[in-house]
Parts: sequence; C-alpha cells; structure tokens
Amino acid sequence: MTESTAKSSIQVLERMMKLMDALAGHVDPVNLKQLAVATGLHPSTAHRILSVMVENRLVDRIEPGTYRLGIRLLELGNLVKSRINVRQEALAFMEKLHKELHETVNLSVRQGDEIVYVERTLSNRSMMRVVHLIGARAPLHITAVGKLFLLEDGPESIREYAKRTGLPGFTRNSLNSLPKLLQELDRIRRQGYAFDNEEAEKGVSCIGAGIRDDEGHLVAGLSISAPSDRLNKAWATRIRETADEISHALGYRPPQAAARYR
Amino acid sequence: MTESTAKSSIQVLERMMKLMDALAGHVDPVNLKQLAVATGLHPSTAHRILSVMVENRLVDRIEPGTYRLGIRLLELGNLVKSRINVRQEALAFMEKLHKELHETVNLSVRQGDEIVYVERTLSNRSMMRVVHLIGARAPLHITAVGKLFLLEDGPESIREYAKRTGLPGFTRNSLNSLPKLLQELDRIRRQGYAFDNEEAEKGVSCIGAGIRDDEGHLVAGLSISAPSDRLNKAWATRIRETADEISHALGYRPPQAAARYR
DNA sequence: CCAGGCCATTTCATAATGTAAAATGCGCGG
DNA sequence: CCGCGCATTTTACATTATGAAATGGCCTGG
Repeated sequence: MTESTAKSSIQVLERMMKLMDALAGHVDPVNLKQLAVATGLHPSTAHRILSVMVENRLVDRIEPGTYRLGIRLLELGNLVKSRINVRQEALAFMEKLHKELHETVNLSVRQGDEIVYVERTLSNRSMMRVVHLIGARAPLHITAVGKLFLLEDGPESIREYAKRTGLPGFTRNSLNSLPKLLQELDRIRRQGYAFDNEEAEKGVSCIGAGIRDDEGHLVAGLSISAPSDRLNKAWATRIRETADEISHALGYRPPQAAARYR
Repeated sequence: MTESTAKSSIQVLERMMKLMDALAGHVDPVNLKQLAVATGLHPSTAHRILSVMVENRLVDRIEPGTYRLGIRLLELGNLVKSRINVRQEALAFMEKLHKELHETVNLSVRQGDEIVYVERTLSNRSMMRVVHLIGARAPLHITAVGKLFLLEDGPESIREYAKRTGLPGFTRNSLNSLPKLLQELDRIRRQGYAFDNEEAEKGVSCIGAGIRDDEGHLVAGLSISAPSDRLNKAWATRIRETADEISHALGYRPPQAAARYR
C-alpha cells in the first residue's frame, strides 16, 4: 500500500471509521457510490463493510444503496451520557489545575437559587481554611460560578431572582442592587469567566468559569478560591481553558459554522 | 472455525462489535482481561482492536487497561438525533398501516392545548372528506391523540387544563366535565391507546396511540379516523403496534428488566 | 417495447491482512 | 528483592479481507 501506517492500525476498522465519518458529514442519506468516492474505497469493499455495520445497526440501510447513521448510535450515546458524571470527569482536570496553581479548585453546581460545592482539591500545602466544604452552599449573586448561572438565565429571570431574594449582601463588596449585578453579568458575558471580589467572604476572592454538557447546557462551574492577595487575575484564562476541557470531556462541542444548517 | 458464518461478515468488525456490546453491558470502566474473557477474544487481539477504537474515540482508555464507551458515541448519537424527523420516520409505517386498513392515518403533535395534524395518508379510494387537513388543529380533550398527551401531563396539569379551557364540547359525546375526562384517561392508561367516539365531529370516530422518542417523551400520536360505522375497534392493537414501531425507529426502548440497575 | 447505462450487490482467485503465542515491561504486594 | 498479574509489543504464519469482474435490477430515452 502507498499508505503509511502511522502507529498500529487495522485496515478494515480504519475504513469503517472513514465510512462513519463520511456518513456523519452528510445530513441526508447517502448512496453507496457517493460513500465509495468520499472514502476512496472500492464500492464492493464499502458495501461489504457497510453491510456489517447495518447488521450491527451502527448504520441504517433505508433502502438498497441508501445509508445513514443508525439509531444504535443514539442508544449508545444515551448510554454514554447516562454514565457520565460531571464530578468524576472533572476530577482529573481539577487536580491538574491544582498542581499548576497550588490553590483550592472547586467544582460547583446550581441548586435553585444557590450554588452547591460538589468537589474540591485541597490546598494541601498552603494550609488555610477557605471554608468551602463539600456540600456548602452560597447565593448565586455573590459567587463567581453563581453569576455564570444567573447570566445563563437571561434578563427576565435575573430580575425575578433579584426580586425574590432581595440580593442580600455579605460583605461590603457584595452586589446588592440589580443595576450593579446586570453590569457585572454583562462584563462576565464578554470575558467568558467570572470573578468574586470578596463578595461572599472578606479576604477571599474567586475566579470561575462554566462547564457545559453535550447539549450545551451549563451544568457546573469550575472555580479557584484563595485569599485575595494571592489570587492572580491572570489565572482566569487557565481556569476557563480547564473548564472548557471538562466541557469537552462531557461531549460539549462549541457551536461552529460546520454543519449548522439543516 | 467452529463458528457458523450466518451471512457475510468481517471477522474484525464482528469482534469490534462484540467489544462494544461488552462495554455497553458494563457501567463501570472495564479492564482488558475482563473484556477478553467476556468476548472470548485473545487479550492481544482485544487490545489491538481496542487501540484502534480508542484512536477513533469510539472507546475511551481512561488509564492503561481501562476502557469504557467513548464520548464520540455521544456526539454521533446527538447527530443521529438531530437528523431524526418524526414525520419522515413515521411516513413509511403510516403507509403500511394505510394499505392494511384502508382508512385515513394521521400523525399529530401537541402544540400547547391543541393537537396539530402534521401528516396524513389519504384514503385515496373511499373518497370522503374527513376534514383533517395537514395543519388543522383540535383541542386535546376531544381527540384520541390529544387525550394521550393529557394523560402524560399527570393529574395536576389535567386539572389546570380543564380549568383553563373549560373543556368546551363540540358534539354531544364530548367529555365536558373533569370527572368524565379523568375516568376516560384512566381507561386509556390501562389500554395503551385512545378512542375519540364522535367527540370532535358527529359521525367521525378515531383510534390513537402514542409515539415516544429515545428519551421516552411522548412526541407525537398516530391515529386512524373514519366514519364511525366503518371504524373497527379491533384495529386498536394494530395502531398501537405501528405507533410502537415508529417509537422504536426514533430510538425508544421500552423500559425492561434488562440492564436496569446501575 | 427494447436497448443501454447506472448502480447495488455477489463472486472468487489472490495476496495482503489480522492473528495469537511468546516475549517484554510495568507495578504491586509479600 | 523477588515473583506474580496484567497490559502491551513483537513476529512468524495462515486466515482473512480484498477488489476486478460478473450479475442483476431499475430507470430512461429512443
């Protein structure tokens, strides 16, 4: 063959993958010849491989010579999804970030009008009790991650949240009025990450970024919390990157121009 | 080989499929040896095939020797889902049913408090104008499919619906009181299909069954409508079967004992 | 109504391909 | 420190997948 076998590979499997890719790239059912051309395979070869895929329901043969990705993939996908656990997926990334920045890394999710901390990597060296026990709660509007969730809600719900909760303040930095909050959220939208500048607790600041699942829903937030004098705002990018990596691990793919229509 | 090759098949692909099945059957990550045993493959063979699957992200290798289904399956599944169109999937089944019963077959979806007809197979021989044009609407409580959607809502929402709409009657058979409606819905739950006994239009009756998607949500209804004297209640089973076939085509798998726990 | 082209599918002789035993290497527990 | 269990890599080998060509079905246009 003219092909260079990079590592180890199995020809048939590679070819099958090519066929899957080709099928993934076409929205409408594709016929055999198109697939053969698209993959560079001999029609008979493509046919043979496709037949096996059809038998195993990875591909549906709608009518002779007309193929598309099979519903079994939907089943398998749902299976994968049901097994994905945000906390578990995030853990490795959190530890990596922790090793890098040597500060407490938190994972939190929304629960009603509050943020709940579900995982953290302890700052095992710099012993200081930034009191974020797992299971601890805090109002949305005074935490970095909470603000991300508020932003996601949209203007109407934010207003309702403000009315419902009265935006209680905890320190003198707390955003205790709707205009201040809206302005802050707008900045967060542009930045892609959020700060908590001693709004929840005096002396403690926070940087947070959002984590999304395969459907694009904001499902959790990643944050670094530390004494304000130690917190470096330049870390924000790394936090966002890490959050994005976790999103990716959950199956999130940022909206692209590719294959958008139909 | 001792194996009987049923039709044509490709050994490696069959083995890959076995590995996928094995992985699909285990909730927690599986190690190589387990997989080799479960599939009856030589460990080195299993490893080689798995490596290819990992490269193509059908499988995630969490750490050496630890495998689970890959997120790419989630991506592909979402792709499949986004391409599935209830109307399109239903059409073939509707035509089959139509050939069998020679009556108008309707596909309808819910829109707020109404049912909208989105597809129909014309009773091309017995020309009679059962006036169900595509796009036509009808209140939920006087149509077979509408009742299925109400049932799905649960008691609380049904009550709200009754209060909101006042359960307007259209013929003398219309269920215009909440108790009557609840009783009817209870029968429907036990049957698995619904009737409309001249409740929307005098002289016209209907049998309907629900269609569910891969997540189990009721997304549409299949119904037969005909002049009451021609409508055979024994058809209900066939209608339900056909609706189930369509659900299946959408990826719905009825909850089973199989692989339920964890 | 037939001829001819197009395409999916099947066949089959051939050589390229995947196989599995054995070797290697790694990590863990006694 | 040794040995066991496991994943991984290597390699000689024969089974396996390959694709050119044949088949057959369907549609189109003369």
